Amino acid sequence: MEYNFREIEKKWQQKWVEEKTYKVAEDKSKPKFYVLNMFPYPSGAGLHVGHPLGYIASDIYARYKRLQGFNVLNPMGYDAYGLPAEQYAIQTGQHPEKTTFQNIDRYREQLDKIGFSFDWDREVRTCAPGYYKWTQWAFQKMFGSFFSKSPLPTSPKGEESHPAGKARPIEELIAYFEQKGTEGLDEFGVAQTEELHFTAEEWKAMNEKQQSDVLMNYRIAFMGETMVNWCAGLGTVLANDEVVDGVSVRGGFPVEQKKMRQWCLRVSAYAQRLLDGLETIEWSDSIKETQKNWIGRSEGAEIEFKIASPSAGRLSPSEGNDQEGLESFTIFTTRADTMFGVTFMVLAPESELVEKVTTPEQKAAVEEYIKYVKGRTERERMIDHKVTGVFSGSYAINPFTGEKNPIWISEYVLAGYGTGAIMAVPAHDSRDYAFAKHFNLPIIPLIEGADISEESYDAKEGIVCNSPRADVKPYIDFSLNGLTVKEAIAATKKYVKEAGIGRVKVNYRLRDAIFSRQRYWGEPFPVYYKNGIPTMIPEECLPIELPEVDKFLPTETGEPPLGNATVWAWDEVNKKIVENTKIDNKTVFPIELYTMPGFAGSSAYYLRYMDPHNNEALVSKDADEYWQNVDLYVGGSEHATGHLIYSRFWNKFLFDLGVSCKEEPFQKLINQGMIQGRSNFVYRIKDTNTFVSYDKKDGYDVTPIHVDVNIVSADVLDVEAFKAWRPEYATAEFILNDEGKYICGWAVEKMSKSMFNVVNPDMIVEKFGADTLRLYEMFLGPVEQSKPWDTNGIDGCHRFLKKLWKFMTNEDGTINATDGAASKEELKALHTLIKKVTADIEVFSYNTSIAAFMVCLNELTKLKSTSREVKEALTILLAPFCPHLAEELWHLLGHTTTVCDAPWPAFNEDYMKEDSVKMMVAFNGKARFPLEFPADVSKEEAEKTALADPQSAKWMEGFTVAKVIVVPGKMINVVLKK
RNA sequence: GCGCUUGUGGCGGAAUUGGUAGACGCGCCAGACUUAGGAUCUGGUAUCUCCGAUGUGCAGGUUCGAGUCCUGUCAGGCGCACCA
Repeated sequence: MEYNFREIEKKWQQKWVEEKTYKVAEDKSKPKFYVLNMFPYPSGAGLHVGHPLGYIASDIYARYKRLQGFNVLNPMGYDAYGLPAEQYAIQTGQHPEKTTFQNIDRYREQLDKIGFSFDWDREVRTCAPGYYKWTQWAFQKMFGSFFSKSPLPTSPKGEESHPAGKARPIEELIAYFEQKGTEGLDEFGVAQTEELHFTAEEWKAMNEKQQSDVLMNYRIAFMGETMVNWCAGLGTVLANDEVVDGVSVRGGFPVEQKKMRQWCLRVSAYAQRLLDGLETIEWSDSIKETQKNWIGRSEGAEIEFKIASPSAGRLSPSEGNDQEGLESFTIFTTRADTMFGVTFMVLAPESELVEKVTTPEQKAAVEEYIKYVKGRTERERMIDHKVTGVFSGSYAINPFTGEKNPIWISEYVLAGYGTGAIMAVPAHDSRDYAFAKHFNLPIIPLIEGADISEESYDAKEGIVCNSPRADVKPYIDFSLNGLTVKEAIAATKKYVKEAGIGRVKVNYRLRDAIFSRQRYWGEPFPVYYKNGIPTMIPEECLPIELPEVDKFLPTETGEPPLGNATVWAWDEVNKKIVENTKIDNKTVFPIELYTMPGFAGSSAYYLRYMDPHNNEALVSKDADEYWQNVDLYVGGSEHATGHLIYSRFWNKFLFDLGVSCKEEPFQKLINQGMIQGRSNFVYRIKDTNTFVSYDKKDGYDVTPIHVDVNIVSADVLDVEAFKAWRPEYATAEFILNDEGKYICGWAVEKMSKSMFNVVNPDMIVEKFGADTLRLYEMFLGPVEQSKPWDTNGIDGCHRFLKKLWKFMTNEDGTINATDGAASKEELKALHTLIKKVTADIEVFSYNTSIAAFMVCLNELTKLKSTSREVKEALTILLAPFCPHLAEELWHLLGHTTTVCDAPWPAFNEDYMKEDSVKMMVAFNGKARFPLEFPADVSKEEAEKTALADPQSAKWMEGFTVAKVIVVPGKMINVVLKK
């Protein structure tokens, strides 16, 4: 009987559903294993063959772990909020929920055909109120928290402290303000937007609104006025990673900088913990490196520079340090060692210092420059790094040399990093160098032997000189000359700190995340505005459900789409949502119109899978303690600086709250590669409707045209199908090659509808079966590598399964197995496979596992093996890869239980032992011939036999033996010399 | 510019601690069975001047022996990018 994959797969997929084969529950008698895929956004296009790649890889691992006796959690769900559904709603008026649910159904249908071991009882959808209740809840908790390095005096005694700081209830900070204002707050390392100063009395004198504003400076979820990426085309704010080259990733609309009121998350407070955590998790170096870059920690110093009065020349020490009335400003540098090489200062154009330092004479020039900078879009600034700037008219005093350095204003200094002001050392910074050359400012080299005639010497290597310079009378009693750069940095930091002119400082590039969007299809904020003060809706009233609107566009007055909702006001007394008409700003107030961004719902979904139906908590203590965190997370590397940062942050916050027992959510991460499309082309001869085969096209003037890959097989075009494909090709004529075939050209491109290269998994499943698809996707190459989809090789995998079926069964479809003992050869072939597959699955080397299956099957077929023992083991080994076929074989072998719970075969070394062993005999490292020895031959014996062999004599002619190296089981190397 | 990563047949890709480079599959060639083959089976398939030599992007080095280790260099992919 033929291998009837359609029947087999249908039968077992039904059985799995009926018997809930993949349902899991906490089971303390078994070790747990948590496998997770990044959940998909259900787009209208459905799944293509690239999507299941990661799912198959993780499913194999999940099934393998289950066979090894683990209690495996392998859930799936949908990241259901998103822009495409909303865009579609705007165009068609269809509610995004409707299209989203349709897409989900389609995804589910496609997923079910591939035979995954997902526990669908645990499915989550980010747009379900029961789910986003906990997204809202977490936001409220962040609103009610601040972050500090160490506990405040007002924190509960004996509180466990985190070395890099943690979130604490905002009430502790309020209590501190009541006692001391902001005095001494510094030493606890409280994360804040800007440094505020007020006394306890001033705090108490503030009204409610003022206090609310102050607290926003510290809350982890806070409201701030920030420069945002405003995309008018989408009517919303975008995150930095949603903008590329000044246009939106989705839609390609221009994006501009705009100051807006926004909800933000203080992700930056967790920068150090996000960095430290990377050391504890098993992620690829490249992803870790990307995150390190993104967090961008740099150690340096903040140093204070006084602003000189215009008349002052080089100042004496007493003048420099004591002049009254002189203002100062602070710069940030990682090169404290270059203090003696500063020749000018630069402020960011946006810096509030600009106004203070601009002299009346320079006012016009500065204003003009600021105007110019404002006119430049982010995009222009990104693409060309023009050297521009203007002199402010003022000077700053170098606290080391006492020299006056002109203060310039230039767009190459960023307001958002460090202090928005720098000291310029043109000799050792390429940007300062370019600026100095352009404006003809002095350049002082500080490193021995550094050639700075053409470019700056940026490396932090070498011996320091000119610090101070020999021709200048020292201003302070301090020299760096003769030290290495590293020593000089340390020495300068020490001096700066002791002299009280600055401090050691660590800066991070990581910015706070903007957490609000002006869209409809997202989680609403559980916030209302009580006389302008953002106020949380009581926790027991969550979730605040997304209201109905009649239009998904912003309102005519430019408010977000929720402005169209008519039932969207909070009744504080009755604790419920009521009609907008009832707003009186006494007991009924307007609710926030913004919604949350895409990453809100995807930041803690892994916790929800542990306990998806719990209405009392995000996750119960029991479930969290049992499942802990994700052992294996599989998904694309494109989320390196988005989801994978946000969810780590989110989890760390929940850890601080005691909700999650693990600080890192994803212990091991595998990034599956992208499956690219393999497009096919036909070649139309210019101005005709004649198409010429790829191998005949030279000599014609042709235009390549994308052709649907589904009517091409092994690069041969189905000519009839092509004529039927498009009306304009109905009359097409062809110049075929010598074999009478039309050969198409091909190229590797992104898999997309517009290139007609989308290959749908359903079609592959229909033609070859899910087991073949699973096998083939894994056989294509390493999971982590990107590769083009090429259907051409799939026959090989399908053939293997057909051969396997033939090997396992008789003509009538019954199992071909006998109970007698297996032969030595059979057991050897089997145990070679067990060893290989077990080792390979552990390291996700599925392609080599599959190769081993093919070799083993060949071997067993040659041996005409009928041993039941061997066939049972083979079936179990196959189960992670081809679950349907394995179930069928397991059933035919007479089992009534599922193969999923069979024990993974144990490897037995004894079967691998050989009677004899072949070793290569080599001369001077060149292998020449094999010699056979008893398996337990000693080194000495092997050496003696090899040298005595007649063939050796031939190679040793004219040489003497210098030494003999015996690698047991492999090689005997005879080292010769003349 | 900085960081990460990858270079092996016609193609996708194998190769524990350095130990017969090219497993396995595709493709191709030959043969068998067939009315037929996009079915099945068997054998072959790195290159060359083919008893022999050369071969893992290139140039060196360490070693009895290097795809693997070291130094330099070139090319592709990805990420960050005026971050002081």
